[in-house]
Amino acid sequence: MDDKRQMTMKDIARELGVSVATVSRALSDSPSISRERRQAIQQYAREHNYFPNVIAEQLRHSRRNPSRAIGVIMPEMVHYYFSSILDGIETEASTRGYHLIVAKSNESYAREVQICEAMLKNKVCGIIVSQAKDTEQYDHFKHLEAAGVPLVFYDRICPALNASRVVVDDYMGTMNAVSHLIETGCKRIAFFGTSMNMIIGKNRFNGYRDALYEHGLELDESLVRICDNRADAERITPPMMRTENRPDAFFAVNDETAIGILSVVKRLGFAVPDDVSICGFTNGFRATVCDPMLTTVEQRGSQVGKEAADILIGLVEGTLPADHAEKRIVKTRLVIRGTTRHP
Amino acid sequence: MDDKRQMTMKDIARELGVSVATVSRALSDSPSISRERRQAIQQYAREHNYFPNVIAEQLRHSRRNPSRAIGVIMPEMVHYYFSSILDGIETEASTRGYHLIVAKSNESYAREVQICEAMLKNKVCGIIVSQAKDTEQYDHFKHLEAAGVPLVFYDRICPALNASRVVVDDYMGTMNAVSHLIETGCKRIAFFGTSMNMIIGKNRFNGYRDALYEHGLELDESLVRICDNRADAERITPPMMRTENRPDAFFAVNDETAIGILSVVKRLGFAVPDDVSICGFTNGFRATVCDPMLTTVEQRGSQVGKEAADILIGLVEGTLPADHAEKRIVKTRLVIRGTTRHP
DNA sequence: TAATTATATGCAATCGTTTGCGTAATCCGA
DNA sequence: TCGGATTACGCAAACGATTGCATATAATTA
Repeated sequence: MDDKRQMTMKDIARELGVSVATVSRALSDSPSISRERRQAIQQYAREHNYFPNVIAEQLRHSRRNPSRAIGVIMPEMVHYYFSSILDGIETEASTRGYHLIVAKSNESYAREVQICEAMLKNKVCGIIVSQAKDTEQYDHFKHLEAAGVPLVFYDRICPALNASRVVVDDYMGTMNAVSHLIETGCKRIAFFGTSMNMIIGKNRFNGYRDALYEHGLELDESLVRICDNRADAERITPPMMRTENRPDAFFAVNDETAIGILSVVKRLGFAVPDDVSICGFTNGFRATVCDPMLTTVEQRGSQVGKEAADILIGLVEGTLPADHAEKRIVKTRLVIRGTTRHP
Repeated sequence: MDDKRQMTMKDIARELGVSVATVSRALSDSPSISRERRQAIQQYAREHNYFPNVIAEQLRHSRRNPSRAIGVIMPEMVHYYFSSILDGIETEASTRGYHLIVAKSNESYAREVQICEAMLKNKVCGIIVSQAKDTEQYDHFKHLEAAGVPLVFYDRICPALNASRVVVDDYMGTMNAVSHLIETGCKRIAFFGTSMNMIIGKNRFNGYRDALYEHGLELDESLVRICDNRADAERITPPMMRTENRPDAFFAVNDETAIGILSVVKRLGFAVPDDVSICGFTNGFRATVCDPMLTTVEQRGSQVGKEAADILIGLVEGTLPADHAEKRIVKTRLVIRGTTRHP
């Protein structure tokens, strides 16, 4: 059993009767140290399994080299899309020799600010972040940029900052999905989206609108609702289904909402997809659990994560110019299952 | 816009014409510095938003003080139970002033070893870990312990190490669930579990067996199967349902498997729960998505995470004796929904 | 007024590495 | 045998903070 204290270069130096500088050079294979000494030192180090103290290394290099820690801020953790993204970030970061410091904001602005400070103190080399819902001031992000810490946004983008970002192709994703509904015979397609002042909400709505236009259908405002969770969906849907001119399809902004619609529509006695078609957005766990299984737009969270990490590392390593905001769009994919008719 | 280089005590000292030592003492509110100087220095620091370099602080204190970084190793990330646990760890750690370095092993032994080394190098103060499936050697864990890095296991426990751990009460959870099935009229209850050489598998099986005994039912070996995923469940279930003496209930080791059973049983034309009752284990997202909703044992991942973090921090801070292995069991809770009859 | 004590500050070592520079020792050719 | 190049190493100053100890000044006491 080793002693608790880690072995240092000083120990090696003392033991082998050389200076610390020599040990340092020998371990980094400097040719200015004679072959025999170098090997002796390396062997000794190996046998006593010495390894360098990163803290000291970092301190020495703090002027030039950034650390290899990437900060990741998520609004919540128990969430299919976010954990996919984290997975993607981890994959990309670890293969490129970086590690992750992960924190969740709980959708709280105050906590988000705290986290940013803590990460700055802990010398992360950059931060990948999705904003908390109630964040409306951006000084904490600006401070980070001023301190030279690159920022990459995903999912929820900071509108006030021209920062690097990666988002999914909400517009095309929705357009394809709605086109699919139309092409399988649906005429009155309801749209359950988020508030239009979120970029994501607007893009999806535009995709919906344009798909209708392209197919020569009119947009009926009464079919467009703000609704992005199951409870609301279960409340809003029944009255719509009881109207004279009921929808024959629903496009929902996420799988959860789609599931809500599905469950309530079935309860009302409609057949899915024969009476009503339903399409979601995410393609998470839920999509294959409901009955029938959900047709949905795959959001490819892990790809989003990978791209975000790739951008950040590029920024850190200088492959990407620090002043340029890299913006990437991850393509979505329509996964057709049982809640829509087949073409 | 600030310069990129962070301000240091030296800068403050130069600017105010005092020594670095004085700045250090003033900022830590030492009474040995005169009130005026102290305030002047503090004000200057505040105005130029100086903050200490943790790297340097850590180096200075490395002998006595551990870092405040907790390493977390997960076999995978996109998984309800694991992300709940991560959520719990984050919550507990962040409120107690620690941050998380998260890595995933991808169920690979080699990667797990790498991660342990990297975390040791990065001076985490301790590690919370669930073993990869193919880990059968434990030297990397032993090295960590030898180096004085406390370890806390969750979910998948290292059998060869007498380390601290937190697990859910698989035995009672299963026992209660099976009792519920019996008390709602089921007589022939199938058990879909994992391999018996995993502790978790054995405990759940024992709970099943003892629930049967306590209610005077016999254990029928033909109803006990090894099956812990949806695909297998969909393959194994139909033949069972076609036998003369078909089961009238299923207990599955996780929700995913239960969903597989549910979907196939419905397809075969049985009514759930009237013909067949089904109970799962996890209570993840899936449980409320299927139709009918799944009766299941809630695993309380976030509680597991909190307990794990609590133990680790106790170990690090010395509240818990370093040589003692703290073992905690998180109670489960039966959530009765639509796949079983009501009592 | 001289001696004593408090008060406020600086010096310098330390944490573990890295690295520019200086310098013995060795080697080479003439 | 001597001057110059080469080789192989050590010294010491960083990196940014902390802290035991010494000390200069000021305040107190006899």
